[in-house]
Amino acid sequence: MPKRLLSFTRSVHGVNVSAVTSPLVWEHVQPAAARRLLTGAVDAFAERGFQATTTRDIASRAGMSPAALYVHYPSKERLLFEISLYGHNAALEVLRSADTGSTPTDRLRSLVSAFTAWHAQHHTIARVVQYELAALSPEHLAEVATIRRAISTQIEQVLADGVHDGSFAVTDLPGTTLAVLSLSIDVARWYTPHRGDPEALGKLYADLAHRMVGA
Amino acid sequence: MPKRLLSFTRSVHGVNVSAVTSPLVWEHVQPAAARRLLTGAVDAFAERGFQATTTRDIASRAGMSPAALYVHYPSKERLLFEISLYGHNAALEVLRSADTGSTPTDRLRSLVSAFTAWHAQHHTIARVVQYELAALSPEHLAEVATIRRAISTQIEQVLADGVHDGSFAVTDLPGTTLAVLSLSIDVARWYTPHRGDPEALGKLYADLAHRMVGA
DNA sequence: GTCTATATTTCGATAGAC
DNA sequence: GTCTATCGAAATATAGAC
Repeated sequence: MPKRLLSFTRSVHGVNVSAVTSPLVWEHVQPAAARRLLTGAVDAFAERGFQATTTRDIASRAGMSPAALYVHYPSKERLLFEISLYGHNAALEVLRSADTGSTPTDRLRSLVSAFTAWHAQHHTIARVVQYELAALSPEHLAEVATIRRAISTQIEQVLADGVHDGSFAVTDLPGTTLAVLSLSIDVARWYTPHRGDPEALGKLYADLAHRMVGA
Repeated sequence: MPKRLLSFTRSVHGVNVSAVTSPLVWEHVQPAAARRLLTGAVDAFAERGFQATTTRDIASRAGMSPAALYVHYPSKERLLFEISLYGHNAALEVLRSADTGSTPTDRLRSLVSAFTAWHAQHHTIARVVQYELAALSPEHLAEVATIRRAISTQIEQVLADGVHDGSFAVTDLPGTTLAVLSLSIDVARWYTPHRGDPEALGKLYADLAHRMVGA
């Protein structure tokens, strides 16, 4: 089995990903056979959902027999958890790396732009992250839930700072935080490469979020 | 088998629905056994997804044996299609009924408020509508896709009218249309009754959409 | 129209050879 | 570490009695 992902330092923002998950994103997963199984699982889970994906399908995409999967992962759910944990950490890291501006307005624009572009660029991973939570075991779900709270807090803090210094006119802080997050997250549902450049979409959504907070 | 839903005249906007789908929404499905199967399927599909739901689970929620399901529906997929078709028609009807204002601003606020509140109020049905499209047969998917285009057009027309008369400042019309729709649709993913009143959420989202179009 | 019983297929996961 | 072969469970859907 590949090593568990406990730390996450490499930024994945901007890495090119086609309709099929690029192995570049999963370079740290070793050996190569484990990585092929994982990228096959990402594509299959994103296309058909966890429950509709068979271990035979995953193994087939990796060019292996069904039994070989279990040399690298103890179960189908564990494969999902590895993807979900890495994806959540990647999304959080994108936000933290983007929180750089000197004003709440600059910070919000940067956060929304990066978070949105990530969901477009990595829409296959993002689909698994956002729509397959119910298939995780209770213990694994609890682990990714802590990362999800950190993601939400990252947005909420910028909005709170902007309300405090008068940059933003927001009356319902939790509701507006959820709405801003929600707008970016839903990109994973509908995005396909033919719908445009992820960076351009990020800029549009930064504009929209900027307007949403009354600036 | 229950009669196919070819017409849709009864507004369901504002009908009360608890965590378990209210039979009130499905009064037109006859006989009662077919309706119990359908509401059980809505709840099961919304909770676990189509693929993770077994025909035994649906029949059990209806208080029947697994075999009894096939007297009323020829397959599990047909049950999904009936729900999806009705749900899409309901969402479209909610939009059409809400497009009443005399100015683009009033119309947009009314549309977003009603569409958002519907996704909150009927979040179990809405989850099936928005997240189980991939489980439909190609023919059935094509049928609901025409309704989805009508839903999108309803929003886009109001935005176009507002741009034309100077009410709205929108440069990317398709992108902003998708974003406004997307914001309401994602409510189905996260909404639970403890998150607040659907009508209040509708008003908040009307404010946010109003700001998004630069008004 | 609902039941019990079951046909048939396919699933996740394992055993054991190499 | 990958294979072939297969186990045991569970799935959708059907048959036939009542």
